Amino acid sequence: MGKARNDLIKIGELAQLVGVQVVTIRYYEKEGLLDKPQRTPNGYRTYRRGDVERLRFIRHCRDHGMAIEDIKTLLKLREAPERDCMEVNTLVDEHIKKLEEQLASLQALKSRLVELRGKCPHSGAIANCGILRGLDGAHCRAWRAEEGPKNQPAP
Amino acid sequence: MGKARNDLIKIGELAQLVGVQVVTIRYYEKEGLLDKPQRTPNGYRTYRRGDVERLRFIRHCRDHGMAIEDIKTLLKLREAPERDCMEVNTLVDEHIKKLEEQLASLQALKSRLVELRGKCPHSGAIANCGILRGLDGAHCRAWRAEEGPKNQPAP
DNA sequence: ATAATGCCTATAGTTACTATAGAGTCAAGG
DNA sequence: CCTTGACTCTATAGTAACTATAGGCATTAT
Repeated sequence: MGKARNDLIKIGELAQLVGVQVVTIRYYEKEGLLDKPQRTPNGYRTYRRGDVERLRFIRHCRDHGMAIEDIKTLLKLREAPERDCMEVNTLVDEHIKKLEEQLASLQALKSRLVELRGKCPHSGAIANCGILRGLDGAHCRAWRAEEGPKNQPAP
Repeated sequence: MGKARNDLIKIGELAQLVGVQVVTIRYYEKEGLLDKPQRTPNGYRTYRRGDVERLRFIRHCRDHGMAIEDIKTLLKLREAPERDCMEVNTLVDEHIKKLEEQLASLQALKSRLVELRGKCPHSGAIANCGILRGLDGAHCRAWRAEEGPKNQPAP
């Protein structure tokens, strides 16, 4: 048989196992999602099984679009197995609601933009471009700025 | 009649007219979306009609989720009325495609999360929580990290 | 006269990373 | 033994589109 596999792995191996970048692991550590790991005498971080699973959990949450702060909460809850899981439910419900709002907003955006795009189906001079005229606001009825500035992050 | 209204307005009035915050206007100026305006002797910015429309155009674009850089392009195109509007079409088409991708991704996220949520419909101990177990990855078949780290911004 | 606005600049914070610079550690090859 | 390359470390800055804060004039209202 080959040499017995040591349970301690370095950051690069952990990264590979879970499929994240090395820097991302250090970032999660700094943010308090991962505990400070033990170090080898030369200062290298060493991880073990539990860390792999914890990181995997974090990644799954991120893959579902959860914010770091929410994941922190989930991690804490996970460590209190005796508590009621209502809080988990609530957090997930809230996240689903957020996703639904984003979806609705994006859908509206897209519809409006597709409509606008229809105003300029063929080539022609910019001076006559229905899209730009639409964006000028002259043709925007339901999209007046008076609704107030709700600034969204860029796509 | 009342006193003749001066066409020059200050930044606060412009902000109010278009429905953005004052700081946002200064930000757009710094980013080159708005030209540097004239100043009163005391250093206050002064704007006029054209600025109101330009800012309105910018806000409409942002309301449609366009990135500042894209808006810059549109503004430049707008100032060349003799050119062909193909570029406008292309830009808008690309933006629509981006929106569609986002929509698809969010929709997938939501479905998965709703499914997960279904695993824990009632209260109970966290130790038995189907959601947390689902996020552990044991129950995640199609969501393995091996797909590679495609890091998305937070919601 | 003074207080409340409004305006100015400059800087830092937000989110979840990514990129860069500069340097130490380790295994293998020449 | 030395070098090359891969890996690790820290610290800092950059990303997008703002928001928030601090500190300081100018104007307006009381």
